[in-house]
Amino acid sequence: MALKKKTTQSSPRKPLSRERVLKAALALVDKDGIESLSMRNLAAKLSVEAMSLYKHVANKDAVLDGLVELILREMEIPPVGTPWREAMRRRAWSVRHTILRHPWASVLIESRLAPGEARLSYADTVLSILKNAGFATEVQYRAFQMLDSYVYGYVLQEVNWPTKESDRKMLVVRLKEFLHDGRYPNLMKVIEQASWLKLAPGEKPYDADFEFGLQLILDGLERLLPR
Amino acid sequence: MALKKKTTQSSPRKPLSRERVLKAALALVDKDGIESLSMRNLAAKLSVEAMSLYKHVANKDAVLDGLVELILREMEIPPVGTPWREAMRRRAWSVRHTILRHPWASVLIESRLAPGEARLSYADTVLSILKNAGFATEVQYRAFQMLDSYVYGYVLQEVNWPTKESDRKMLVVRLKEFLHDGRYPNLMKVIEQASWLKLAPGEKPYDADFEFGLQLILDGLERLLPR
DNA sequence: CGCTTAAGCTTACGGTGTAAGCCTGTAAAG
DNA sequence: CTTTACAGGCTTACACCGTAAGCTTAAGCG
Repeated sequence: MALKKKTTQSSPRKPLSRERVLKAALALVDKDGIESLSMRNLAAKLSVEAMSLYKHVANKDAVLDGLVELILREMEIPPVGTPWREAMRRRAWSVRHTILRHPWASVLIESRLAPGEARLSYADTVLSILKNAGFATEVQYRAFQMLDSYVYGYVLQEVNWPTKESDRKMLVVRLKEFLHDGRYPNLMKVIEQASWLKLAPGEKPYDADFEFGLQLILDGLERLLPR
Repeated sequence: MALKKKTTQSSPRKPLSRERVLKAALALVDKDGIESLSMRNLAAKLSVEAMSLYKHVANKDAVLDGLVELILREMEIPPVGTPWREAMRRRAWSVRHTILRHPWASVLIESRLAPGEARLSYADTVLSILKNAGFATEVQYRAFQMLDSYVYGYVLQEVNWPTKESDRKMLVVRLKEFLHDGRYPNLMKVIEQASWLKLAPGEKPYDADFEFGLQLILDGLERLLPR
């Protein structure tokens, strides 16, 4: 019965580790939001005292760095052979989906530069795909940067938008009565026609708007290809 | 001598006010960074106790909202008659410069939706300019959103990049020795040729890269104009 | 003058990150 | 087998945070 010797069997007590700490942090933050991540809370989740965490993690900032690293690893890096347009598109959607799965991560990721292995390796892969596609060296860098800017910028806003259809309709109603006297008529008209108010069946709210900008950028990049 | 009556003349003691609190907060944050903004710190800056602030401001979150509002007001809104390309470009650069002037603001602005009068009025103006330019209604919304995504996304990264030339060179050196064994060759090559390493006299570091993406987007939008 | 009331102050509470040091079970060394 | 070292947990403590509750003072007004 006893795996090794005694283990007192009262409680399994798996030993702590950086890995386990970060996993628990991720679970905690996904469930209760980033503002509920405190060293004491996190420790409690692991049935341990706060200061014990410091044996496996330098400080809270290191926990945040670890979280970012976990999230970055969730993002798909298309294999090197992939045609550049498809590769860029898949990457963009993967970033977006990953962040929407962990909305708290949006601010975190960009606020700490922390290159980190994941980011470097990602950058190198993307650049190699662009190079193979025939882009000039300085265009590779800029295309990479530009796509990331757009994607992160878009998603950063998106995480604050209403996800439930009822909330979306309510927002329009409230805006309408706020602007009852015809202030901001352009804004009003545009909102009424916003694509996220009339979704095709099965369509998710802000997908189309995201894709629009993405394709516009990819089109623009394609024109920069020699010939 | 006495302006009104007594004033005890020992200390002028201008009365507190929401306005004064926010101005002081802005000054504090610009000087010592966002992490040094605490109610006690802020109060001290005004020669006052922390709890006194709450007579003019609901709570710390309201202070942050106020800061965002101040920053948004610093951004230029081109007048309605402006040709659309110039208007969009000026707006983009104004956003970028404003945020670079207050780097702490980048995270703050996007993290709190808080439409706020400034944002609404800005949106309406931009949309009207796009409408007058002849863009279809649903394109107006998307063009607006896309530009903002790109600009905020770009600047959000930029605030973390090295500003001093020496730091920039050092970064390349450190990266080089980190990748000594030829890992990530594409990354290495691209970095060596990055535009911010060979600046024309008077040129600021990341201007060209920003403009590149901006023009690419504007070009793409222009193609969407009927005819 | 006296009253009302707003503006500033004091105190206090429950939270935070983390420095310093203790305690104990396990594993290596003799 | 015994002794020792130490890793991995715990306890205590400190300085700071946002802010609730209530007190004090000063200004404005009849």
